[in-house]
Amino acid sequence: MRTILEAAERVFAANPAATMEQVAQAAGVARTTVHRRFATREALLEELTGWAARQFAEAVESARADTAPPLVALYQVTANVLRVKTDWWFAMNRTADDAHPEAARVHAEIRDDCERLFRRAREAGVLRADADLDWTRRVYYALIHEAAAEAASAGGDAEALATRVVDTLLRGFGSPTAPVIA
Amino acid sequence: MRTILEAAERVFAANPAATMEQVAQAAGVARTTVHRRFATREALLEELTGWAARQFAEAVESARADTAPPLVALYQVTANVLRVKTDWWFAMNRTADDAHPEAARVHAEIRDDCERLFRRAREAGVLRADADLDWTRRVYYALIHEAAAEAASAGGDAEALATRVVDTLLRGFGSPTAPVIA
DNA sequence: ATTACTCGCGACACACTTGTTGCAAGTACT
DNA sequence: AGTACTTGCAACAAGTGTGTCGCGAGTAAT
Repeated sequence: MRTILEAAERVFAANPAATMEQVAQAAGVARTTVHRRFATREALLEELTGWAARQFAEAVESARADTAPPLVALYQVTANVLRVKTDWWFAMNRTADDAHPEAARVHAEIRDDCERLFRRAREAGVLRADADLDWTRRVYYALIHEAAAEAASAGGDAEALATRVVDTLLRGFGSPTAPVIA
Repeated sequence: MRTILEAAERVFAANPAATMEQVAQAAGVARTTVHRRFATREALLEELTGWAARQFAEAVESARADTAPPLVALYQVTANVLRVKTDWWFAMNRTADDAHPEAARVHAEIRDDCERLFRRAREAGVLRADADLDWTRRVYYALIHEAAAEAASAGGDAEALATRVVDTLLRGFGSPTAPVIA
């Protein structure tokens, strides 16, 4: 059952339109066995997103984002999430297309955590005072997404990638000597 | 025919697994009429990606990325691409899953253009000397992706979004007063 | 050995999508 | 009016994925 979920993750990551047959084959079981655990394909998908959401929540929670200094928390959260996201790439990218109340709730809570963290970071002077926190969060998500993609293909440990993500988020790529906006 | 492509774009953007029936309905024609223009579903997808690739190439080309000053070129390219990408969201995100040689070639050329532009920017001091150009490019793509998503949902003109993308790419969100990496 | 449980396998019905064809109606052009 | 072209419509065949069922084999516990 855990085996099936992991197989489903692998298969769907490679091809979101994969069939139950392919999932079963990847799990090393018969298709009917998959149906024994998950009545419908939809149920399998739901269980997958629920599982990933729980892993996601745990990754964020264990980073103590609310108590640690903002910069430390940011780094910890990033590293933890990257570790989970490289293994549950497909399931964790299923946020928009949900009729899954639990996963939606979890994602919303994490979103709030993220916003709180950014607010603290701004007050601590880590983020600029004029930073648009919503745009900041979306860029942060996108950076994690990109870093996880690299980890999934080229490898690389979560710590190093997290460092790069945080560094990019805070400094960007521009030279500090050359002012920018026209 | 143009009508069908535009309808397909809209429908597939909402649901990549949409059927020919749904596309036809969105285009206001019968399903058989769609098949008259595009023999198979695959042919429709190919035409869509080819069309988007051409729009993409034109958007980049018209920005004169090779001759204008790096910062100006970066801004121009960003704005132009954003304009196209808000209208051809689905088709332009079909880069990986290609057996489409023309589109793959176009995307590869644009990738080279982007790399050249970044190289010039680095030599001009716009980008830091130690910037990893590949990671820079991927972040840049991700920022455009995110900005286009916002434009598609919340609106907002391409110029303002381009400014924000370039600003984020170069400066990030961190305060210049607080040094960052532990 | 008997019982209970799980799994693989083959089979089936069902629904859906795709792609094709023939025919009738409509429109534009001469 | 006549011709050429396009479209909608209905119907069809074929393939594919889904979900269900029953049977037989294998395994573990009593």
